[in-house]
Amino acid sequence: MKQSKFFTKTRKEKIKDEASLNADLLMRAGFVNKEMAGVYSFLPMGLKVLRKIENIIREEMTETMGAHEVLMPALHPLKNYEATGRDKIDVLFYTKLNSGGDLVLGQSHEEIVTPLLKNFVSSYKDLPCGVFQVQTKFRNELRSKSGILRGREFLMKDLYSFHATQECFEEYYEKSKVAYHNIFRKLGIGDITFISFASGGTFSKYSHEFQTISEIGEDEIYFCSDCKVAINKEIIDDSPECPECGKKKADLEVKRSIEVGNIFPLSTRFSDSFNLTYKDENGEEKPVYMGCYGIGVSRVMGTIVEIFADEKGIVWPKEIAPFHVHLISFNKNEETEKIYKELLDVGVDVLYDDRDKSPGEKMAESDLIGIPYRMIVSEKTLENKTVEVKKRNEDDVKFINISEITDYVKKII
RNA sequence: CGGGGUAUGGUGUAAUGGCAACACGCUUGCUUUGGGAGCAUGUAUUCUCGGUUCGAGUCCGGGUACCCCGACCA
Repeated sequence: MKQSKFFTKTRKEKIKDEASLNADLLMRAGFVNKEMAGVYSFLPMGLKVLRKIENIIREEMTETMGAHEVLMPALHPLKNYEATGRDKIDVLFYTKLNSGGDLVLGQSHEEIVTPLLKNFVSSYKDLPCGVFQVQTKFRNELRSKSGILRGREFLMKDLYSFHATQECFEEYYEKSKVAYHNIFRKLGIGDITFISFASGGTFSKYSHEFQTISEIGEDEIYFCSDCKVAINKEIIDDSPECPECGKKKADLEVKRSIEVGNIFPLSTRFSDSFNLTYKDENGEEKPVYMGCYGIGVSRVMGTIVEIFADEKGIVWPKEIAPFHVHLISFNKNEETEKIYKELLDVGVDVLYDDRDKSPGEKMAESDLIGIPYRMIVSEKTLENKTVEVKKRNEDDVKFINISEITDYVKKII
């Protein structure tokens, strides 16, 4: 991709009235645009990052969880919420059909997926079953905050599982923990993201969250550094010790964290509301056990910006970076163009800054955008038939012979 | 939803109640090319409704939007 073809631009001034680091950097670098409080457009590079995060999640959902991807609607009939008693929860956006029906915008999809599965599940032979989607959620937050970490409209992966027995559910639930750990590891935040015991809210006695340690997080957790598990502050008084080793509350580390994922046992809470049942081997009708499993895709993106950014800008982990390499020409476009094509030919996702701008501006902008590898072609490097290579998160530079570039990039991507 | 703050060209800021200014950006031209270049040129601004006043960006009231703290948060 040539930067001269971009319709977005970077800004060097801090965004006015924006204390949130992720919002400031993502807007200045041209990844997102704020339309109103808590509502963002994702611009080409922002969308690329979002898609890469999605794909890492999708792969685990499909392969580890054996789940099937669907896309459910954002418009939901209010009567489904009346059936579950959730028609008055305060994050709901209400709207109406012109013909008179009452609707809400989807904030989660239990009220859709449960009746949906009712059309297909009737026998124990139809179970277990997992369906997931990556979809926009709407929550009428009284106050959105922290940039894309807490919006009124955001992208979420939600998986729902259906089982004949509690035991079958539990097995799947345990598998989801493995899948989630895999996902956060692949996203580059595995070593600071921990499973955390939390309340089950209105659904059940307990649930689990995946909390990424960060000072800007809204949550407070009691962390056991031996077992790498935590307890959310909201339930610490009910269970004041590490569930793994029994270490007491006073010996646990209190940390702030961002909830990037959560998993809930739903038991028969929703299958009861919609009468989702199956017939067992004896022809007896029984309720379906359910679980739900969420990951905030856009929130993960914001979290990664917060965690890795430095004073110059964003630092993307290579797994989700919008491009592998940022190729920059210091007014040596003919020579750089050849290198650009060569990189494209071997499958490198490269952003090429071919614009007529000063070196300082190009480098400052490159740091702001945060692509993992920067390659500079200048008069200086061409004298020695090299390009200068620098990693975004390291200070030292090295010079690679132009003839060896292809081999070099194959190793790094 | 309670509390606090802010609103001026595209962006960031300035302006005792008295001619709305500066920088960046953008246009055009020339120069420049290793850390957001230089000269010249053109361009564009007081959130909204009302009030006070000879006169309001500035004071007062309503509204709206945005930011922050808290509450809330399947």
